[in-house]
Amino acid sequence: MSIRPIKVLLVDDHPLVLEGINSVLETYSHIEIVGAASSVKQALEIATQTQPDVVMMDINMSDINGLDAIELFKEQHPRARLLMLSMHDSKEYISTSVMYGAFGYVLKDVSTNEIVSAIETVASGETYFSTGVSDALLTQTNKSPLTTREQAVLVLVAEGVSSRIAAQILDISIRTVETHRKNIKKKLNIKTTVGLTRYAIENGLINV
Amino acid sequence: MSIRPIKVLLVDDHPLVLEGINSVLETYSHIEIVGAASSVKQALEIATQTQPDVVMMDINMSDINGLDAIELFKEQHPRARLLMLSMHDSKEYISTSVMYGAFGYVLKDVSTNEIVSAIETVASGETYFSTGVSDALLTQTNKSPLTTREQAVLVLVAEGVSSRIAAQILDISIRTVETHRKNIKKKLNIKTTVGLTRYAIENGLINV
DNA sequence: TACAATATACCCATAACTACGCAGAACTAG
DNA sequence: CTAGTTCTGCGTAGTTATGGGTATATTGTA
Repeated sequence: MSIRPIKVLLVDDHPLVLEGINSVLETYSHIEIVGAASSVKQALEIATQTQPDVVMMDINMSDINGLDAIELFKEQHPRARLLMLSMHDSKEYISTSVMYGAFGYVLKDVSTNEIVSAIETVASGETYFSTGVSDALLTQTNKSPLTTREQAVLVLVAEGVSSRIAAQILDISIRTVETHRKNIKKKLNIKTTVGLTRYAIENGLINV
Repeated sequence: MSIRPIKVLLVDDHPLVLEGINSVLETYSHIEIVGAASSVKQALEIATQTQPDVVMMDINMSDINGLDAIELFKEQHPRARLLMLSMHDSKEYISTSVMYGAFGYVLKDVSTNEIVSAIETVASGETYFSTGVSDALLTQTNKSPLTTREQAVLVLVAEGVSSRIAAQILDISIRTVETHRKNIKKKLNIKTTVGLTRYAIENGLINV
């Protein structure tokens, strides 16, 4: 714990969640909330002014998607540690977000105290993952994740695009799209298109 | 505004949201939070003990789905006014939930002050819908909602069950299931099965 | 360079879904 | 009881998806 308080920037488009985090954190003197943003763009601006140590951000922001948001922060504010907040236990998304440079991943249904631990840990330079998340990561590591192309196909499928149209969009043969679909299902052990859709939603690959 | 404070029971499985609402409401002396539950079952128990005037509940609870939860409350606590909280602007769900007996519908991204107005309005016996919701209702009123049977089919479809299996489950002909699917799509103006799945998830008909 | 992984593409048979339309039975409200 | 809605069921034809393989560029990297 350093002499000066940990400067935290909150980013979430749900005022009630912001209010909740605020309310939890304001009782701690070693944590200072330097700002609250309801969009990624706004968050980037506030970060420029306030130079936060930790940015606590919802992965489901409406203006910019989670992974892109991480990238933007890494570019523009490399010193800020990113702590991602999520509604879901987004298995695959977690490892991806770590690769993108997130320092931690917390589920929104964690106990309020855990938020404090997460912020302290991330501020100290270590990584933090809430309980459910660690399990997800562990069970995930030995399973091969989807390739970039497969993810692209999955997103289209989950958006309701038929294989034929997806092929047009990606400018590949419909056969290829079908092969990808086949491989994705095999990897994820999912049998139906509906299952793919739900998987994509759960893992934040598309916005509901 | 009555002499005694409005007794409010909060139901949400996200501690941060509970904390947020709590934090907003605790500054108002005419509103008293008599309990906070993280599941519908727990909420029903607390309601028995505390007899709340208003129950403010997330439509996406993990133990019991939104519509069933409304029904349970209407049965067991008919005097409590239900104010539903939702992440999404769930078009049809809104009118359905009203039919089921909800007194109001508020989006989670509303300003914190609006929560107070909503509670006051609902407590007085009137209905309350936040801005985005009213629009959705207006554009919806002339469209017929899904029938009970259609909803049943939709749920099965969205769970990834094939028409053939759904027919077995409902003990009807596969033709009938197909007809229902056809009519559902027509009513909702949705073209693909994936669209139906997403619709069901958005509207809390199934749990992700 | 050579191996592994990835992305690409095709074939075939079967299963499932889609889109039209039509219509009787059962239930509900006035 | 009548009218309207809902639930039920069928036909036909066409489209799409599934689950088996197989196979060839390309790419990354050890």
